[in-house]
Amino acid sequence: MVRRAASREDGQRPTTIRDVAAHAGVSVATVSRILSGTYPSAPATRGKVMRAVRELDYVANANARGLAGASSRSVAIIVNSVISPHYAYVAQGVQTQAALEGKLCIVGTTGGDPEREFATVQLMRQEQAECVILVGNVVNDAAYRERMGEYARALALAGSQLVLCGRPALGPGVPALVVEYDNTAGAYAVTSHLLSAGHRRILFLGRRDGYTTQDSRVAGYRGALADHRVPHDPRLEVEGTMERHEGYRMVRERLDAGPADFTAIFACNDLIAAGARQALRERGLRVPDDISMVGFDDLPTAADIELTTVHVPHEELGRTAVRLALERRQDASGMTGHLMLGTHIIVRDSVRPLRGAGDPTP
Amino acid sequence: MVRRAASREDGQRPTTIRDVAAHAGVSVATVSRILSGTYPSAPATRGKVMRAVRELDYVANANARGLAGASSRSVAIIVNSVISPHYAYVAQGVQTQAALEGKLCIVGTTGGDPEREFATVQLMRQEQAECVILVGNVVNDAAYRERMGEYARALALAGSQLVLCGRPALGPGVPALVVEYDNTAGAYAVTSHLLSAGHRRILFLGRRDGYTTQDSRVAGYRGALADHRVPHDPRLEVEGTMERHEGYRMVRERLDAGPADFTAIFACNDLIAAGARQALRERGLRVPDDISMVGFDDLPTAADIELTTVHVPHEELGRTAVRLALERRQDASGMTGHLMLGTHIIVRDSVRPLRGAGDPTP
DNA sequence: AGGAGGTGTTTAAACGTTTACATCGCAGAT
DNA sequence: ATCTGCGATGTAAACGTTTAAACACCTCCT
Repeated sequence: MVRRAASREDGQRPTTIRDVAAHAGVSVATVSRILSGTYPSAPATRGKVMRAVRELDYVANANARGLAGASSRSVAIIVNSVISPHYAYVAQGVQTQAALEGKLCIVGTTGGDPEREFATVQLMRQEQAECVILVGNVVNDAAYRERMGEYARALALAGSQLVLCGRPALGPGVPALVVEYDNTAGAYAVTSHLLSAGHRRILFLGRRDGYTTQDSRVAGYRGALADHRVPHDPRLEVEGTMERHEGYRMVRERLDAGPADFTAIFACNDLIAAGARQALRERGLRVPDDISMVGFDDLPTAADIELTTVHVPHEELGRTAVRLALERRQDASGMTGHLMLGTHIIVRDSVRPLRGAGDPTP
Repeated sequence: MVRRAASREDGQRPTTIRDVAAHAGVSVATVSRILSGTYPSAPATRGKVMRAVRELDYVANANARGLAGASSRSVAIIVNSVISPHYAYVAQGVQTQAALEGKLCIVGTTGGDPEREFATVQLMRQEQAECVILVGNVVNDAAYRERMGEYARALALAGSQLVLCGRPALGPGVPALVVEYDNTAGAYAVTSHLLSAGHRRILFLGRRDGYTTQDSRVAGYRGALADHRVPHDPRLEVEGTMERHEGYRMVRERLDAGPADFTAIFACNDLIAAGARQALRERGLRVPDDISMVGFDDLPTAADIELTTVHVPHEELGRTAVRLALERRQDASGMTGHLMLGTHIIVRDSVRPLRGAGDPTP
């Protein structure tokens, strides 16, 4: 009691379960049991305890609770950035489902840096998170998979569960859940949409080799071209990241280099599309009158600019990740699993048939 | 040791500081000291311990650490929703600054429901958060202030700190920090901008009495009208929440009721503006050719639709909230304080002088 | 030679819960 | 009247850290 007396002389200390017990005239065990609810108790005692709790304004100490082995812990989500709408939606889904299951949600951001991602996963392991949800685009080479695989095992050992959300699996035998959506199919669909309108020279904005999301989308783009027997011109694939200003830059640089050598644009996501559209307008080009355009993600911005795009079930992705992780932990049936959610095209007003096109959908 | 043996038979248990100590041949105290870094130690011992940590892949248990009284804890942020861009930006700021200070960030959402907000604050108190940041729009009546004031006191007692971010103070004597931005001045500026262009009938979209943000903005709007000697017509103030679809609804209903009786629109935020713009377009009205429009918040959507708006330092708001809270806690100088950040108008292409207007800025 | 003053390390007492096990009444069966 | 069984409560041992206080050792001074 030495330390307590010393450290408490300055002011009041927060009420503990002991204070409640004393105030209610019962033992701490009884208070604990009544508060956790999962135990029979006499109504009279229950009333006394509840009154004491109210009168003392007691709230339990989550640290102590966690330490002593109470099950309910927290759900961790790790994203590149919170302001990118796609991540925001997934985070919203995670947070909603977590709240529903009575857990709270802790968030980490990486800025897209794998090193920070690793560090954040460690942090979440410290924090005893019940599951760790890793969201989105990342460079996914062998070294990364190997290392993240080890982290997954370490988490499993600590009773936690790694979930990959919107990115491919790490490899066989790695104890991680995967909740994906179909990037390639979406990109295929929306590229076909352009091709059916007669477009042949379609600029792809936002290629970035090695990054999972962008690789899958460029694959869908190429697949559609191939199936429509349109020769693949690598010069039409412009490299860039998935931000608005990159879309602006890519189109700007392209138009600075010479007149438009394309009739349509496939933007790797809607943000790029928005930026690209602005650059086009500054050069007097209108969407869809002069240039057709499609995007990906179906963010609110797409509605603003009347953009035909691919709908992604962002929020469902997040909710499913949490739900799956928690139910897997309950029955402890193997800790791997793979779920692929569907995507579908949303047609708005950003594509016009190419004048004099010969091939309006066979 | 009974429980341990029983509960551990199924598999390996996570490594504890004791394992590390044993493996390195020192005591747990030494390991703890070396890991926390804030203590002298012999390089040889340090090496042994670090090697043991690496070999065993040890990470400390945050619950135990928190219980035992280590200082570094977490920062809590409570917002209406994560997908609303304004909140997302503030959250990003909070998360950034928290990471910078070596703390992690736990997020709660309320969906705008005061009851859920209270519950979430309690949750954060349980979690021993170092500070609790409450963000944004809320109905701020006497009952609310009274109750939240008590929560603030409870937090203070537990060594935590309540921060109100982007909303007004609770009252004198309540131990809470306030970090605001100037809603009224911003609304005044942007309304004046419309008035200077000759507009007299300005539709205000998104009035909602009792809600802090909306009240301040409508006050700025009215103030500007008064100063320009334009009679105030309550029929021009349309009620609604601050979402995109509400902007759409409000304009839609207005135009359904009869021809436009306004020449300009002040949307309470950019999301409303985006929705309103869409409704206008569906009725063949163009911004700015037919109707002038201004918004508030300077979200990315505003750039897309070329909207003149008020810039709000969202991220700085979040960063400042964290910074202030943590430094206040250090020197423990009174736990109240008030900071007002500035806003400024961003002129884009959504306002045209009114034809035949007599008053093009004196 | 006998401290004094540093280092570096260990010992052990907290921190605030949960929960296995022990205990205590008390009703109903024998 | 005694035993059985059960429901309600109490006792005390964890949980994995931090940290004050004690301790051991070494060097330097007088």
